[in-house]
Amino acid sequence: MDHSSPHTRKKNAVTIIDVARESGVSYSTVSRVLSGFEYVSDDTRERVLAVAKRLGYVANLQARSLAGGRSNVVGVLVPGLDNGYIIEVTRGIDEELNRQGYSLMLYTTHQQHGKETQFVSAIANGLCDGLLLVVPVVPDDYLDVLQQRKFPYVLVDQADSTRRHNSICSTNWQGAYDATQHLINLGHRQIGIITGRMDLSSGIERLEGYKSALATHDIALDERLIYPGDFFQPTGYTGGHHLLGLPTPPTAIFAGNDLMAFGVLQAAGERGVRVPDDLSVVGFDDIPYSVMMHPRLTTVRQLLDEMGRVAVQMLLKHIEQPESTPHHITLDTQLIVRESSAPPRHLKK
Amino acid sequence: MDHSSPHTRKKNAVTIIDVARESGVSYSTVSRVLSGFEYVSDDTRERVLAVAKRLGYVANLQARSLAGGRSNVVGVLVPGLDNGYIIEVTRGIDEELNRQGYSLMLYTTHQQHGKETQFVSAIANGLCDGLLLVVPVVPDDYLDVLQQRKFPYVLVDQADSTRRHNSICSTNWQGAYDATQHLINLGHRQIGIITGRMDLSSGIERLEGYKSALATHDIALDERLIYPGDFFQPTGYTGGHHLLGLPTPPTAIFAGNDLMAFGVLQAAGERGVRVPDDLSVVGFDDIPYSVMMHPRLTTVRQLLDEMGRVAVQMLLKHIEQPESTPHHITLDTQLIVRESSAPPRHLKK
DNA sequence: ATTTTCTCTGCAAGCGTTTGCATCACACAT
DNA sequence: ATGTGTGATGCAAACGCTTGCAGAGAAAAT
Repeated sequence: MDHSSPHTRKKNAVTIIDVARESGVSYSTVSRVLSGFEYVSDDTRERVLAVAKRLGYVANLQARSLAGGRSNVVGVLVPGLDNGYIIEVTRGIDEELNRQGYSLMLYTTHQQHGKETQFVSAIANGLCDGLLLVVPVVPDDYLDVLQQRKFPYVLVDQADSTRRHNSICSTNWQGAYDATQHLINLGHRQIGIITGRMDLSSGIERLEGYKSALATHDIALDERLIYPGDFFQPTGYTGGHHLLGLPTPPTAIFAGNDLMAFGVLQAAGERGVRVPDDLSVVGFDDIPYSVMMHPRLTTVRQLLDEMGRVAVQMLLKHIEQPESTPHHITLDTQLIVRESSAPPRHLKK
Repeated sequence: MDHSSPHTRKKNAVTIIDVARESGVSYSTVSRVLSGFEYVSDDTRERVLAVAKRLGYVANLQARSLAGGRSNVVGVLVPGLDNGYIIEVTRGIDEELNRQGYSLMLYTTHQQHGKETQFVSAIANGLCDGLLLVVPVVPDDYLDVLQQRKFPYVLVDQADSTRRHNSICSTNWQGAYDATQHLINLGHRQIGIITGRMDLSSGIERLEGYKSALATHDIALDERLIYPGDFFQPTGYTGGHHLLGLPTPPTAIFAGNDLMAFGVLQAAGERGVRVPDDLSVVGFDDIPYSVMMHPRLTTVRQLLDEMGRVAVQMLLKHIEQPESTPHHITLDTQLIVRESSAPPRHLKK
């Protein structure tokens, strides 16, 4: 009838006090050995560390961060786990965090804007030492709160024109330019594009890169060849069908990202349009599945995991020195030519 | 010269005491309103809640769980983020956790067995209220620790023959049986298999299902058609090449999971073996990319995200009632027939 | 009218850390 | 010998919360 006490799970835990008792010093000394590493004599340090190890002591995170120390937890805010691109970045983040002895708290916004609660919690909670914002768009007032609280954070894959924040992103403009130029060099003149979300800097910049490449090569911009997308596969699919269904369909399509390129591939397949014979397709991101497609996808490689890793490094640096001025890093993209792009039909014979 | 005090970030935080002062009750009453919901008069509760809302109060997790309450954090232990299957499960977990007002702490083992530290931390830390183990193999002694500490946990996608643990998995045997039978019914007799990791119950069961289906239909087992895999794409690729390079190659290949099936598709493509004309391929999992492949992959659908969701529900139930006896849930699989499987060549004409 | 029971509230003791301050011993310069 | 600085240590006060215990009324039972 009678159940266990509410504190059941508290048992067994080795605390700093146990270590102190066992090694014959005060618990504050133990604390200093474990975190501060200052003003402790060498033999005391060694003795304490030995005991801690022997007892299997593991610091209690809540206590530590409650008392004002580090929790060694970093919060990662992502829109959702339904996107290869996000996964890749997160993978890089995770790896680096691991390497540096940090834990990862995952907050997903699920595209619901009301989910900012999570965000607030993340900082108000005080659980995290810092925040990695991989979400497409962050309301300015939230960033203001972060700044004002001097809470360390890094914007990942967001062009921060104001240079007010720590941020990292890729050369989206250049990548799109390269991709488009690649198609032009192959001989294509009718080049369609399925854009990314136009409320995101990456979406905008990629479209601009596309336009610039056309302009540089004196190809008139045809608005009908621009299909507005959202970075998700289904849009690539419908967009592909739409473009291929035009009176004079494009001979090449540049998709704003790989996922949408996959959709184009699928639409082409259904219409009996052969890639790359009848249609060239180029993507953006180079997520792992790009190379598994048939034909393997020509795309613009972003070092997504690298982006995650570097973001972590920036963040940790910022955690060390909260007063340091914001940095911005841009990662180069690279055109990866595979089998989904080729010269247009009329040039082949 | 002089830097900010170490406690800089502590400012601004609204504590339970502020709420208490503002609403004219003691802080313990506030605490009871916020977490206990017991023995508080209706109007006190309302008043406190109103004030809390107005002040934008958010409970401090560390303090709460330090003091013995719930942290509303669940730890999720995964091998890594490089696997569509894991992603899907995690996605389900994440969604359900979100819905239930929990946060997700992600621990990746990165296949390094030394990474059990993470594991120990997760519980010793006391940060998490419970643990979801999505990792392929968990040493028994760890599970013993969990049991002994009465720490809530659920094994995800692990056949727990002992029924000692809370666990959830799919009908791996049946799924493999169905897949193989599907190929047999199409007329295939030479059916190759690329197995999963044989130290995992899912790998073993799928192989058994394959064998049983063959036996039921009086097809002799040919050991040469069994290629040992590991659930990753490259192995599917090499396995595909290997099987297709045999003197009498199989007319169909059942891959232990979709990722390996993708590898087979790629190998077939390189060899000029056409799918499904010359070779039928069936996968397992039905990760989102399966439908993006060309040809679209016939596979055994596991409700991976559902598995994650249900796992969360089991865990939360167990957190509520730590003394409850372990449950086990099995989720049905479903054969999804798409274009990568067809009757063998010789039957077609 | 008195006792018992019950609902509600407050007090205070922790939870396991970090860290400012005080203390102490020792060496060094005076 | 006395003073001064310095490295090493300990004490105790937070950090923000939960919860056992006790007390205060009010309602119910005697």
